[in-house]
Amino acid sequence: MVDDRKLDVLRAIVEDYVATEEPVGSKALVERHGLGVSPATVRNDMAVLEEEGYIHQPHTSAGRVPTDKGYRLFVDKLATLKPMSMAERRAISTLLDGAVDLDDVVQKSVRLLSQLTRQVAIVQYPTLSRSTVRHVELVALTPTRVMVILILSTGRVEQRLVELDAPIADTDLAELRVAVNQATAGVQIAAAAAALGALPDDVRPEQADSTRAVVGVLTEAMSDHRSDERVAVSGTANLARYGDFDTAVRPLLEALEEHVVLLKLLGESGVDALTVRIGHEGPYSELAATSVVATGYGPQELHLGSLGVVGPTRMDYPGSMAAVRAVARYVSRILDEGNQ
Amino acid sequence: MVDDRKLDVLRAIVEDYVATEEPVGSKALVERHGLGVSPATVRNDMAVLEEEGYIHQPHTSAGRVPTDKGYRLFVDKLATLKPMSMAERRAISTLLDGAVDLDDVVQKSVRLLSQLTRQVAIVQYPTLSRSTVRHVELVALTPTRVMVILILSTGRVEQRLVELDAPIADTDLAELRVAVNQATAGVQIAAAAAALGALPDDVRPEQADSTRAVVGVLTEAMSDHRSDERVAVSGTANLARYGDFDTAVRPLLEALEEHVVLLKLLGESGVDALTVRIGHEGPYSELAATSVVATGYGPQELHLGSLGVVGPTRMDYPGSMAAVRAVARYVSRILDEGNQ
DNA sequence: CGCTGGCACTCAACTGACGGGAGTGCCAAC
DNA sequence: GTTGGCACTCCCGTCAGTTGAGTGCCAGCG
Repeated sequence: MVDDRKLDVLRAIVEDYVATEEPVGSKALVERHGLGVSPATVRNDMAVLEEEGYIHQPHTSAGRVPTDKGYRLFVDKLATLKPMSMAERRAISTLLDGAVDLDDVVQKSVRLLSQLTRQVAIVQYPTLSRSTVRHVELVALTPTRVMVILILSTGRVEQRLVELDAPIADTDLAELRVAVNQATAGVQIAAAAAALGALPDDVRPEQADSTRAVVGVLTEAMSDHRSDERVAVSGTANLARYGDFDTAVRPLLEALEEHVVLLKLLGESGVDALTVRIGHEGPYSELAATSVVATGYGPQELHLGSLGVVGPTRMDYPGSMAAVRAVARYVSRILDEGNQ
Repeated sequence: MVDDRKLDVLRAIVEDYVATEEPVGSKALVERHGLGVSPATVRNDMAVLEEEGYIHQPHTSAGRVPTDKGYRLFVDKLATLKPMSMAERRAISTLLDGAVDLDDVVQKSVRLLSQLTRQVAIVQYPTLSRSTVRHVELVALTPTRVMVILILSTGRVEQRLVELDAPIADTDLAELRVAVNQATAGVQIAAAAAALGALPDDVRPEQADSTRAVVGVLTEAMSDHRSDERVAVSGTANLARYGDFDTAVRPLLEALEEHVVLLKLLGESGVDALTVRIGHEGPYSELAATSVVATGYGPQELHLGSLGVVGPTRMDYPGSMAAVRAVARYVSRILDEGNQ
């Protein structure tokens, strides 16, 4: 049976262990937290908590360490988000308001998040798939080389170069530009790609070839999910603070190289809610010693991507959760503004 | 006096130490390399090499370790570049030929370089300043919001949003587009920014305001050296292979977060030549245990940026040098092709 | 019935002693 | 100039002894 005081004890254990990185014993516990009971009582409670699987003893006559299950209970029941300080809020908003384009927003947020949490931060670039086409621009660099520029509602800009078999007149290009934009402007990207498919049949026959070329590149760019897989990472150096290099740091460093892995870590967080994945709860057994705090972001209810932090299971959950949520909100707001 | 055989001994010491990560003794040396002399002779040579400062003994009765000065001599006099294998060459060219845009080229090269060298690789994005303007495009998203797109010869695309005080007609915008492109197309970016300055005075008075707004944003984008500071990093996980965490790995991890620091590391390599900076030769005392192998890249003689690898002084110099040079050549070629 | 102080017990971590081994420097001989 | 021999140095792993933090259990108390 786990009553209120035992929960208090668990909370104290988690907090102390996160702070000291060392197994925590009954005596130190009552000293550092005003629990109002004797060490012996705490020991009894700890015995129960251990039996229930919330804490664990590295060896007899050592202090206790929270298990994944213990962290889980801590996060679910005990953690109240640390409110962000006024200074932090201001830092977030001034930094992000100064961002000039999408890349800049992403870079700055990931950096910010890593500094706020002193963890490794990950921000996924907004996915193409959920965004709409704002504009398509065609620029003739030479008569047979056209640069196709695709501007999306999220602020993302994709450009591709098209080589034409035959030169194209400026007026024809203008016509094509109008046609393409009519077909796609404001349309969700998947639908836009579909709409473009019919285009070559609708133009004058002598234009069909060039249209086909442009449309081909454009649909390719639209359905290119390569950019969906892009993430920004920052704060790797924070890993240096952690002790057990082989169990905690090395596997994480390796995972950070694999952006696909990162996306899976972030992505499984489902949609928009702030989620915490602790140790073995995640999809990779090598990362059994690392936790993920992540959330989706995007204007209103639209989920454009995810961001979060990863670190050893022994991390400051309340602080990380608050920072992740705060940054996600600001990023969402910025993306929304750019979209008006 | 340092004769040929002593140089051989030094080479052998460097190679063995790089391979084994342990101080190397006279006996092991003659066994692993066919030096044709006895350990005792090698010991005499080592005593001289130590006196001259090329190698160093961690403590009496330990093997020898190369000093920075020793590595320097090794690189200058002894290292012949390991030729890339056919498979490696093919891997480089197929990977980089598949790149779709500038971002992609940079990302792929940095990844490639880290895999080839098993080190941390760094690639600087091509600087704006040396490139010329290929095209400027103005797109009216709404009558008072114009997206300005700046396309540079390197393939870089910058976009900015301009809010106008008054609506602008499509015909006026077209006129402005022509004027801007006439002033800047093919011109080096610094000169282009200057040329734009005069533009507001040359247009019809009622257009001056909107022109000023567009030109302002454009010159800002051109003189924005923020993007000059962008670098891509890959292969951090390779650091995990190295032993001495505190001296070698941690400072480097921290430096990797500071892109400015990285640029300085790469950048001081001067212009185009393949340069090797060993330990204390670099600008940062905290990075006394790390070396940099870097080179410039860019089509023909034009220096657009630098790329290279960083790692502990105990690294495979010949291999790294060869890989860095090979990747730089391929990147240069790709950039050149895109530019025709 | 739950809390508490006391007490014996356990076990990692530190300490110091010790021997093995790799490596050196020096010297006499070739 | 090179080599084999030899005494010497010093790191490193091992082992026993000690310390101390922390536990589990139990009897007593409110």
